[in-house]
Amino acid sequence: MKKIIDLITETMEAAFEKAGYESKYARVTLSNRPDLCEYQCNGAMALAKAAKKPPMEIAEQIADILKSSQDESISSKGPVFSDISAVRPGFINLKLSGTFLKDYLDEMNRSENFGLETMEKPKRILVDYGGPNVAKPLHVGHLRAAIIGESIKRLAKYMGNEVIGDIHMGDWGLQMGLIITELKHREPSLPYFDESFDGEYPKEAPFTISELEEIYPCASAKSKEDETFREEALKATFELQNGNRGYRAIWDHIMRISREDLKKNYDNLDVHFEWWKGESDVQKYIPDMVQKMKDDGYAYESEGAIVVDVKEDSDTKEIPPCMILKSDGASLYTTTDLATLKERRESFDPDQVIYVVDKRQEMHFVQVFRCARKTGIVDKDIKLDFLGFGTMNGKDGKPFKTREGGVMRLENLISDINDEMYKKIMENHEEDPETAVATAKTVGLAALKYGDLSNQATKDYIFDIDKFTSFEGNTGPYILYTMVRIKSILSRYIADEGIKEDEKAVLSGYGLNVCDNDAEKKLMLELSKYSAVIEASFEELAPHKICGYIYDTADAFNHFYHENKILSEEDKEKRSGWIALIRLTLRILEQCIELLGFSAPERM
RNA sequence: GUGUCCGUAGCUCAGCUGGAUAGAGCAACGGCCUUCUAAGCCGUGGGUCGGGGGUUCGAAUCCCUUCGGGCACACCA
Repeated sequence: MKKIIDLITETMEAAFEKAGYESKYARVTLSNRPDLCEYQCNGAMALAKAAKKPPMEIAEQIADILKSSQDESISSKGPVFSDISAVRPGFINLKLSGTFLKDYLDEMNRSENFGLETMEKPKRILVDYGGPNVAKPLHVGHLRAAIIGESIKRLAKYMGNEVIGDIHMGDWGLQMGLIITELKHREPSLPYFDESFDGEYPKEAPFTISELEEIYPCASAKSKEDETFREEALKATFELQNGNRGYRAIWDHIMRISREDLKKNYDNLDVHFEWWKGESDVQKYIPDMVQKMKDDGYAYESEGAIVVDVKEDSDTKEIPPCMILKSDGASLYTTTDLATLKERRESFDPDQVIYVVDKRQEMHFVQVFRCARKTGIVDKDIKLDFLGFGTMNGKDGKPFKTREGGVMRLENLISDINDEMYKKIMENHEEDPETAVATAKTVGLAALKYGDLSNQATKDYIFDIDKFTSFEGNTGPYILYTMVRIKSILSRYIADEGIKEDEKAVLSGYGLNVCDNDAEKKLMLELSKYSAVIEASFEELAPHKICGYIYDTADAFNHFYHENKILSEEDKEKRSGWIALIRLTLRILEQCIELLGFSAPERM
């Protein structure tokens, strides 16, 4: 199903061609003066010079053609516009006819995905949006990647692509050596440290997740002060990577426990990964990969390290070479990311990889992408996207911290929000505590995600718990409240009408009304933009556009709701048309928030 | 220093492939609940779109310049 703006543009193009002008001038846009019109075309002004005619003359000419061609087509499909006017200095202002809009929305209502045209050629897309380190708790820094990445992934899938989300854990390297070393100091008698031990290691880990989370920072701090400790940790890392049996067993414990904990935390955010891979999975690719880079003449030695040049002529600044191996011969994160690309190409062969990562890492990814293309790790036609997101700041504009100034753990943040939500629900009206807890969780997640996603991903933003959990204004709770209202009307209607059979089938048989008031039309116009919004937010990797759209839609609905008494409407036909309208509104809002990664409760 | 992003109402943000009077929300003030959830709706006040120059019939939007801020600049990830 075509986008409504395209249908309008086609009509306009036909008019321009009929008048003998190039159709490229016929671009139609949403009106920026809703008081005057709904859509507008500014082409007459752009064309004036080339056509050597006053813009107003052109606009009038086009308007006349549009009007007369509408009259001709009235018998078949009905007019597209209810109002076409040329306005000084050369705007062509358009209003859509009620029947055109009704027909369009009826078709949306019947169509799968509301008539959204999914990808003609579905792509294989991999979204990399996790990046947690094992043995370290998730903190607020992981929040944006999770929220934005999950939304991008859902959007990409919804557009018809084959999509995989990869958590890409930081599960290799010095941090592991640090933990092992610290553990060895604390409990040297464990069998893992007994080189002569050749039996089976215990199934139970010698630590819990919270102990693990305490061990790591402790070890990390030690390594900064104590050189011998650091040496020891480096050695342990090396041994782990080279197959020390006991260390490997500890690593397995760490991984199992961490993964379990991570999964629990991500589940709470309704964030789910198809792949739970990590840096450790790609280590085996590194030696051959580096060798090949050397053999192919891309990698060379510089200041003791192995590097690949990634400068390009068009650069406006110096791009340092991409380091593949450190001067001590060890790999580093660039190496791992390159190897990961190699692994992904072999196992999934993606057409596009989207990295949802802190924007401070942009330079690193520029280097990785260039190096991967140059050395043939990925094909030229694969699309590598870096979606860098900004920092989540506190009210003071500085990176978000706890009151004590420490790093805020994700689970604490979530429970703070849920508590706040619960409090507000109980303040508002009586509710049994159990239901209120469940509702608070649903609404809290919406508050958190909407608060994040309604900001442009690439910008820093202020995380304000009071603002996000507020029920007023452009917030998640406001959106949900609107949806709950619609649900409430629909269920009352079903009860009042005594609809017993498959209510969904009955309601979806209703057609919309030809709008007869401004509030109704405004809502219909909003709904009709659906496909364009979804498409744009996918193409631009911009979920905040969906937020803007659902806010406008919720606003239009609430306005409509106050202007029209739906259930007490006496005209049965009109009433069912309105039911169809609000049901479509609800379904669209539901789909949108699903794409954003949250859902609505039944009541709130 | 080089590069990059940003600077829009008191606050938080949209708008940026150029268009007509720059929009929301919060905060402030004033209205609307015997009728579908008032967590709502309606209204009022509030702006040199950081400054300056340029391109254009037309600039918050494009270009240059300047001021202010964030961030990044090979052996941490």
